[in-house]
Amino acid sequence: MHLFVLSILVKKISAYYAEEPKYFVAVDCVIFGFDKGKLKLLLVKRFRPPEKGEWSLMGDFLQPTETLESSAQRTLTKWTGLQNVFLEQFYCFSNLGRDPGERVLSVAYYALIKIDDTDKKLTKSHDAQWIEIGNIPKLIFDHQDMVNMAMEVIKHKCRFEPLGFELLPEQFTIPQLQKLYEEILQFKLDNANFRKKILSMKVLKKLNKKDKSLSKKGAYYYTFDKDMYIKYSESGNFFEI
Amino acid sequence: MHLFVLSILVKKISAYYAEEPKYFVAVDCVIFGFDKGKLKLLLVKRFRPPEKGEWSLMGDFLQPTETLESSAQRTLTKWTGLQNVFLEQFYCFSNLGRDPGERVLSVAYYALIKIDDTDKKLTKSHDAQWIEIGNIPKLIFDHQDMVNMAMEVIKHKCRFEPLGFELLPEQFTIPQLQKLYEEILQFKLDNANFRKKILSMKVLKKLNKKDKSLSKKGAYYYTFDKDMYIKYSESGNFFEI
DNA sequence: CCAAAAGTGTTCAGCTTACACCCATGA
DNA sequence: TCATGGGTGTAAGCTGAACACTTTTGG
Repeated sequence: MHLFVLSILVKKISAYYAEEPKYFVAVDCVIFGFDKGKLKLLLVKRFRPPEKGEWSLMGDFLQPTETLESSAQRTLTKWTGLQNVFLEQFYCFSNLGRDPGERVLSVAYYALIKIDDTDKKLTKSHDAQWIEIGNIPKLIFDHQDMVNMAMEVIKHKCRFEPLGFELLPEQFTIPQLQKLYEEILQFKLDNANFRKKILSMKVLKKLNKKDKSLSKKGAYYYTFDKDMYIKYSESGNFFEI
Repeated sequence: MHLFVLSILVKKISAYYAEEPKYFVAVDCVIFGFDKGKLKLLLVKRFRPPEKGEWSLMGDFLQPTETLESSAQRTLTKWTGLQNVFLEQFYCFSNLGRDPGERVLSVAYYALIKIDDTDKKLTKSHDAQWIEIGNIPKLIFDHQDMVNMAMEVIKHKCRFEPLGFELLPEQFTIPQLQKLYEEILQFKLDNANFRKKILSMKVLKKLNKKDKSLSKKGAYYYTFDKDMYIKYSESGNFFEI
């Protein structure tokens, strides 16, 4: 009899919200990369029903020991082999019919990846593929909405925060950087003015090395210097393109 | 025997994710108002354990028939009587210990309210209170983080989208509007230049009526004209303060 | 030598910033 | 009449957009 009373008490203490409903929670990742002058997404064929075999973002269900952030990071590492990737939550999707299987909430993250650094074997063995932003196939559920929203977010953010460098190799040229911005923003920039603008912030370090793959003259390599950027923003300036 | 087989099939179809974990999901609202020249938050004393009686944001558990958006709207209506309020999701909080009771994810929204329009009796009867932004008491769980993040979001957004007007009465004066921006941005603006800037966008309609409560000369009332704003932004311009 | 990409220089309109100054009126 | 907040005017300087021009080099 005493044991019975105890068990009630324990339940009372540990289950504050017993009468409230619970939900499946997924974490989906919109993974951006930049390669051969094109902005791309890493997509995969879904491996389980419903809609098995259709194109999809990467994701998984949130596990009890994870935060959303760590869940997203786990997914990213699983598909690209990368750790400590630029990753940012942007929206939680909750429409009632969004997953035709059961009710699932999905918290969406976008990731910015240096494609060169990814583990190509890993990506390939999982049946994942980098696909140009202008060429996205039909996606499952509301994944196209997620892609659209992520695009809007980076379109805005890349103008005020140094996001672009997350998508380029350590060493890059100014014309390359400009092309990246043009891909994200979806319009041409004046190269004289772009160059002046980015150099005026003094956050790039020029290297004594040229990339001759795209022109005979060759373009100098630069690196993004985080310390210079911190100095720049701490003296009250804002990154802006 | 046939019934048994059927029941297995039904389970198989309707329970795609049976083995996955489920979570409580809360929706919390950071409710902003502007009154007597001060930016304020609507806060409440928590009515259930854990931390019963402590200051808290408004929120509730997501119900099965709701989206996150409609849940936030339900909470808002419950505490203010208002419908169709400006409401925007900004982050989903998922730290493991965030609610000491049980694991709960919380999706946070911020709302911008015209305090004058709220149902004061409703607010009062629920033990809710408008508290100046500089005077926030200790809040439960990670609610202070939510407030901080919401502040950052509106600090940024109010400069590029006409959010401010959601916090003011239909009719307001330029000095009033300026004070609001100063409260949000946390620094003084030059009033000559502020006035020129806001009027140059031609999104305000001047009324033949003055507010004499703050000065002897009186300041003209204006209204924010949505049609003029749409025209303005459709001709390729951006709202900016 | 030419084409084509990389990189520099110059102009000008328009906007921001800072601040001086006028206006209206209740006490 | 004067203190106070509302509101206007303007000059200096900076910035962004446009574009002409120079440099480099492989074919």
